[in-house]
This record gives sequence, C-alpha cells and structure tokens, in this order.
Amino acid sequence: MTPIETEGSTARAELRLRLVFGEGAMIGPGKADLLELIAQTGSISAAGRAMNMSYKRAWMLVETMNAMFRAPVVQSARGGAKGGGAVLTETGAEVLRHYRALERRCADLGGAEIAAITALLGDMSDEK
Amino acid sequence: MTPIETEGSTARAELRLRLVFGEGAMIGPGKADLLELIAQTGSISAAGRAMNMSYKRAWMLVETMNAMFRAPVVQSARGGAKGGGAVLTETGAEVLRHYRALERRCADLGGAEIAAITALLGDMSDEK
DNA sequence: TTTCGTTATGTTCGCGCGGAAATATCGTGT
DNA sequence: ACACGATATTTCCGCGCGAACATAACGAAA
Repeated sequence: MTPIETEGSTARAELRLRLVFGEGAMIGPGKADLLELIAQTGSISAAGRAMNMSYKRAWMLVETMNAMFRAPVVQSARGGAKGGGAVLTETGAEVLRHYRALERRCADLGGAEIAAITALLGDMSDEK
Repeated sequence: MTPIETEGSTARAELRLRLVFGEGAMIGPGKADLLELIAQTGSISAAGRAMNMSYKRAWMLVETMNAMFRAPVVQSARGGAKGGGAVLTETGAEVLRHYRALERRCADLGGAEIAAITALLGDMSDEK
C-alpha cells in the first residue's frame, strides 16, 4: 500500500508496475492495494471506501482476480452478524506478497536509472 | 519497443512500468515507445502511425514531455524538403536509454517474483 | 422474526478522452 | 512561383468507463 518511492536530490519519483498476462488479465497497483486493504479490513466495501473506490468497482476487480488465478484470491461471505465479510485466501496472500516483493526489488535495484531520469526533470515548481 | 517479457513454464507475462513524478508528469511504455519510434522514423506522424496512435495524441505526448523535462526531448521542424521532421535530442535519448535500462533490470532481477505470480494463474485457455 | 451491514447485481447518466477530419503554416526543391 | 509533405492546431462527435443510485439476497444475533 505504501507507495514505492525513490528519492533523488530534490524530486521524488514513484515507480508503478503492472504485470500483463494478456487480454484484460493483469495486476497493478490498484488491484494490489485492494487486496491489501481487504486483508486489513476484512471487507470489500470497507477496502473500497479506504481507497476511495466505489464498492461496485472493488467488487468487479475482485471478481476479475478470482477468475484469472487458479484459485480465488478473496473469499467472501454474506449475511451473518456483521452482514458478511471477505478475507484473503492463501493464494491471494501469495500474490500480494510476491507483488510487493517485486515492487521493492525494482525500486531498490532500479534506483540508479530512476535517479538518472529524475535528474533530467524540470523545475516542477510553477508548472501548472 | 520490444515488450519486456519473462517466460514461465507455460504462461508469459509482460512487465510494464511507469515512473510517476506527480500531477500528470509521468513516463511509461507509451511515451517510451513513442520516443523510440521517433528516433527510428524521424517523424512524429510516422511514429504515431507505426504504433497505431493518432498524430494528435502523439503530438500531445511529445508536447507534454518537452514541457516536463529541463530540456526538450524531441526537436521538431516543419517545412523543408520532406515537409519537416522530428529528432530526439540528447536529453530525449538519455531518457529513453535509462528507461529501457530500468525495464531490462526489473524484468531480469524480478524474474523470480514474476514467475511466482505467473505460476498461480489459471488455465488461460478457454477464458473468454 | 426483526434488525442490520455486507455481498451481489442491474440500470442509468454524465463527462472526459481520444479519434477523425479540417485547416493553417512552414521551408526546401523544382 | 508553385508544389509537396510533415508539423501544428482547432473543432466536432461518439463511445466507453466509471460514479451514482437502486435493489435484492443473505444469515447470525438480539
């Protein structure tokens, strides 16, 4: 969830990465954050609210992910004392873990190139 | 230009990455490919056609990039024998070079995590 | 059995993004 | 002077994506 950033002398750059498997099957920052927030909150709707995303969109993303992996990444239940809830499956936790690890690695090991590009940026001050 | 791919046992995954500097200032696969094609073709419109992008969009992206870096990345000229043209500046070439290097590094060094996630994918065969 | 909060699902609407097309501009050849 | 080909810039339009709204289903606890 915490944005992966690398700091140059002054400007900051955030490295976002996305794994594309083909034909709408992909995972990026949005789905990763959603997974993490579902794990934290135990609810799809709460996760959506936390990242300022409509429940429907959050639910659709979950549906997509559940369909693209061998096993569901989120197990949801409705009804019950608190109305229902959702939890990460083992598969979901693994996906998230590997994605975060990949993020960290890229941010760390790519620091030189990122710094090189950042150094070429403009003032970034009054640029409306 | 060539998509960065890593191969698992069966499925393929393409790793796309984007550097976000803030407020619409960013660079990703689209702008990188555009830069590369401009360098190859010597023309904004030709580059746009080559990647199936409208001239307007290509031109807007170039304008954005020229504004966000300390120095322009593309120098364009109109008129002349062949009607005009566009070339990468030194800055543009550097940006592209570093971006490609970053791509390669991430794809190489992140191979383990990418493979781990890819291994969790579904059949990918009849999934409409 | 009533309540309650969540999951699950459909429908409608607005608007921004991008594509297409039209037009102007420029500078070197011929 | 004229033609050519690419840049530069505007206007118009459609369409898709997501927001917002509306319901239904659900199941444990009180």
